[in-house]
Amino acid sequence: MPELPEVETTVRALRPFITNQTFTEMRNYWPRHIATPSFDDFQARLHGQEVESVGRRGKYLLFNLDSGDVLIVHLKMTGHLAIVSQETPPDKYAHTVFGLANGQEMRFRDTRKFGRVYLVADAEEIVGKLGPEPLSDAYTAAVMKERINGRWRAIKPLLLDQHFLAGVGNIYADESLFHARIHPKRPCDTLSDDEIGRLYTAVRKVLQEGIDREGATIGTYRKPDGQRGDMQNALRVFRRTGEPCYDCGTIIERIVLGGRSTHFCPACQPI
DNA sequence: ACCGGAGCCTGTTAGC
DNA sequence: TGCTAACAGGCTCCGG
Repeated sequence: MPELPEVETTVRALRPFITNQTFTEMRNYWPRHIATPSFDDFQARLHGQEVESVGRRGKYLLFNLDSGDVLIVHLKMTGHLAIVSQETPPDKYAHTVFGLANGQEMRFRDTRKFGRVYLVADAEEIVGKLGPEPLSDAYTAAVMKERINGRWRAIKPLLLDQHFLAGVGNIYADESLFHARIHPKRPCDTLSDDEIGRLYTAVRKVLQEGIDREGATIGTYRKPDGQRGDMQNALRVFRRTGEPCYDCGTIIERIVLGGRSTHFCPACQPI
């Protein structure tokens, strides 16, 4: 579910409620949620630590703690984080719960159980191999071009590769390629400089719009407060199979690429 | 380097 | 209405 805009929305919503709060006891009902260290070590080490700041790298949430440790959460497909009162009735899908000294708790709800939490001394242990942040000043069209250079595979699976670029998932990959007017199967080494420039602009535009609209609620994604995002109303091709293209009226098609559903307009995005 | 397939999980939706 | 199969926003591992 959550891609960069959904994770960023989650970070921004949690920030005022978690910053300067202190973790107390932690509960876990699904052991595989705990990636590292062991639950006993995790719980003992986290207890008493204060959150100094909250950030994001790719699709990972980073809670920077006063000891220098970092609590890292990946929401994967169905993860959801919320801060609620301890009095809030239990939730059968809140498999990991972080107690806070102010009487509230941060609940990691995750129906499909793919999510993971990490507690490390250096975030680089977990996020160190990610590609660049697409919205950072350092990420320019020249950087994208240089990182595409020498590859020949289809452009869409490359966009989904977190080592190539951090944070783009299935929704924003399809939307970016539509805006750039590039067919998802186009081999990287056939892209012109102009096309790479369009793709660069499209990726940043679509991700920024996703943040501005606080994420896309298509399936289960909700903001931490349970409200829907608004980006689903601005999607041009994603999950619009069989419907007319807003720009030219041609029917949107769906193919499977790299094992993922891929949506595009065959007229606007010719092969 | 790249591709396809399986696996991790459970809920929802499409189709008969 | 009821059952079944397909499908889901992520990612890793394996063999070819």
